[in-house]
Amino acid sequence: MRGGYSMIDYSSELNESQLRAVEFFEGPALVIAGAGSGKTRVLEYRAARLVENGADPESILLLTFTRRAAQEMMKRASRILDDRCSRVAGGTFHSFANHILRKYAKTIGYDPKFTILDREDSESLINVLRSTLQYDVTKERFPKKRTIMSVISKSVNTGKSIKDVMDYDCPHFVHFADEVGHIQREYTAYKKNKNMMDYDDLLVCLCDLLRYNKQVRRTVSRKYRFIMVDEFQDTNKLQGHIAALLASEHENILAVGDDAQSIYSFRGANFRNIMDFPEIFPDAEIITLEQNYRSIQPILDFTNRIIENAEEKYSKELFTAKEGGDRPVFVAAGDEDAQAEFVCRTVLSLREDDVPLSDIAVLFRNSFHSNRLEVELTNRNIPYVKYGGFKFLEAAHIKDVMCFLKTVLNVDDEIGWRRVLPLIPGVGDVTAQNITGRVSEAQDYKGLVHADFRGKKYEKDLKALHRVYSEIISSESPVSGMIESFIPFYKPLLKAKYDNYNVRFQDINTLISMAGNYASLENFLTQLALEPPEKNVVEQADRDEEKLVLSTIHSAKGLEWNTVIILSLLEGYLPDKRCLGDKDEIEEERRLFYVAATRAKERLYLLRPASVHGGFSNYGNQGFTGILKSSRFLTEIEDIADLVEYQEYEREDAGYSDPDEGYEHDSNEGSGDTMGRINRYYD
DNA sequence: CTTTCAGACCTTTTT
DNA sequence: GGTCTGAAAG
Repeated sequence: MRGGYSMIDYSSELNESQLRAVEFFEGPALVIAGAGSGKTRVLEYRAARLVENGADPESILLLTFTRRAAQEMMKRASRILDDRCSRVAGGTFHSFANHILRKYAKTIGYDPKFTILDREDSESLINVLRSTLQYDVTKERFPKKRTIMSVISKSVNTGKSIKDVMDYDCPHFVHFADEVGHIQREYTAYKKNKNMMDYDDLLVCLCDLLRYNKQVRRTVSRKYRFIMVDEFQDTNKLQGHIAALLASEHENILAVGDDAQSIYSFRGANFRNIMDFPEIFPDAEIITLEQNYRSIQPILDFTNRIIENAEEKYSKELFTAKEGGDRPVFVAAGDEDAQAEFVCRTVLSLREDDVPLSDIAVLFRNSFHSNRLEVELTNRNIPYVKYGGFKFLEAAHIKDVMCFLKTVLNVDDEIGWRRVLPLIPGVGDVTAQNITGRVSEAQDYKGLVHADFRGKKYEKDLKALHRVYSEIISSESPVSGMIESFIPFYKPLLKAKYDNYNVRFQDINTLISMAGNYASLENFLTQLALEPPEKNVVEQADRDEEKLVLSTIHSAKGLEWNTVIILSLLEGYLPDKRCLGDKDEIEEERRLFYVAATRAKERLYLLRPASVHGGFSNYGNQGFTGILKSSRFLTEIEDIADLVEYQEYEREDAGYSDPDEGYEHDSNEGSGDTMGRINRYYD
């Protein structure tokens, strides 16, 4: 296929390198795209261009990091060309795997109705196996379910052995490598037996399917004639394999990524994957995008400097045509409350200057870092949405309902039963296991009212629960109806367990309304597992109102705002305290900071509270005030004093007896001592 | 034998 | 807020 006559003047919309990528139709290509260099633009225009050239939209596959990203891009591609672009196949590796595997499940020994385990499901299964194998009664402390799960997952995603992963991630447990391996084998067998897949299985099974089944590989590869992979630096080995297999028939694959923005190694991603691309595809065309269209020069000067200090050197130095503008502002705030207050004031004053709230983002390393700010925002009635951190589905009460639904879908869902049954007073782990056994034996809900349980104090509750299932089966209710049938049983238990049961009950209503869109329970559960909704986004129904964005840096990936405010630039916060001991992890933290700072178009605020309460904890052990150093990512920049403007901020209504006290050091004239201040401030 | 409850300790980041 | 442990209560 060659570029023919076009209705759209691509050359005026794109720069030379971008155009080269967009018009690269045949063969493998790797686009190394710096932050803000318009890589999504390239993908959008390329999709449009391919369709315009006569490619069937459904033969174009766009693999992205989140589903939202794929949808956004297709929407914009449709705007560039026309509606045909909305038919482009797109989604995450996981959702694509789900799609293909439902079709070919049988060829790999699965039933097409397999269920998907989310992380918590997987962990509780691990826990069940851990106690079945009696590893929970070892003399020595045995790794917890979370640790076991992450070791197994990392081993699967990176192709390393359990022992090697443990050697690196948790050397203090490495002598349990055999036991963990044993758990993994049991875990794998169990899932296969019960027709379940966890997130990793989706990738593994797809990879195996394509690798070992020539027929399927051909069919699939021929269907998707043009493959584009976004955020290639955050793919892992397994995903790299899948991409290569998908392209095996035609090699029309275009991968886009930035080695300087790799921030997902904790889930097995390796930015060196991007370097391996030319090895898999020796003839790959390499295109580099270095012109930044997002940020003003002073911001770019600063962000270039962050990444310059990386151990591994990167191939790009970004430049922009956006001259002028203010330098990033470093703000030394008295404490976290002052920091929060500064954010509120800044946000409000920006809004006075016509910067909409939704064009301002507050970014932070860990979800809980914004806790204080959230209180302050609520007090001042500043609306916000928060991305990252806890998901809606992770709330205990939502999990309860979800597990109930799993048992409705499948009488034999042990994980579901193990959560639903102990809700009943007097039923603990052991009794739950017995009841589950009876249900499994009968392959019917009547196992709940087995003779064994006659006369027990929980008999009545089991009967009530049994009636709930009977009602659902006889009425063929939609998903929302199933949840409604569960409520009379569940509500009293919820009420007994939590003081704030009212708030929690609201969530269940939200879940009911979400379920309203699904006719099939199976689809509902699959969708929620593949695309878990954000907690706060779900809670706030009034979505039209303009809102300030709060986000973890990880969730801010790929996005941009007029103004970006980065919280708590402290050693222990960013870099996170868990990463301090490891060189590679520090490097990843640096890239994280780079990603955060490069989100800003016009204004960048770098906040640094002098003291923090409660150390690093988010679990309420307040009362202790800690002093931490400024983040090394700031202090290591030698000419930082030239790159940023220095400000101090003390809380205004903190009740100082001397109103001037907070401004004792105040001098905003940007003296040569700025660097010293950033370095030494309160430490 | 099972459940429950108090207290210690802790989870980054996400499909 | 959750998870895990040990020990008291049922």
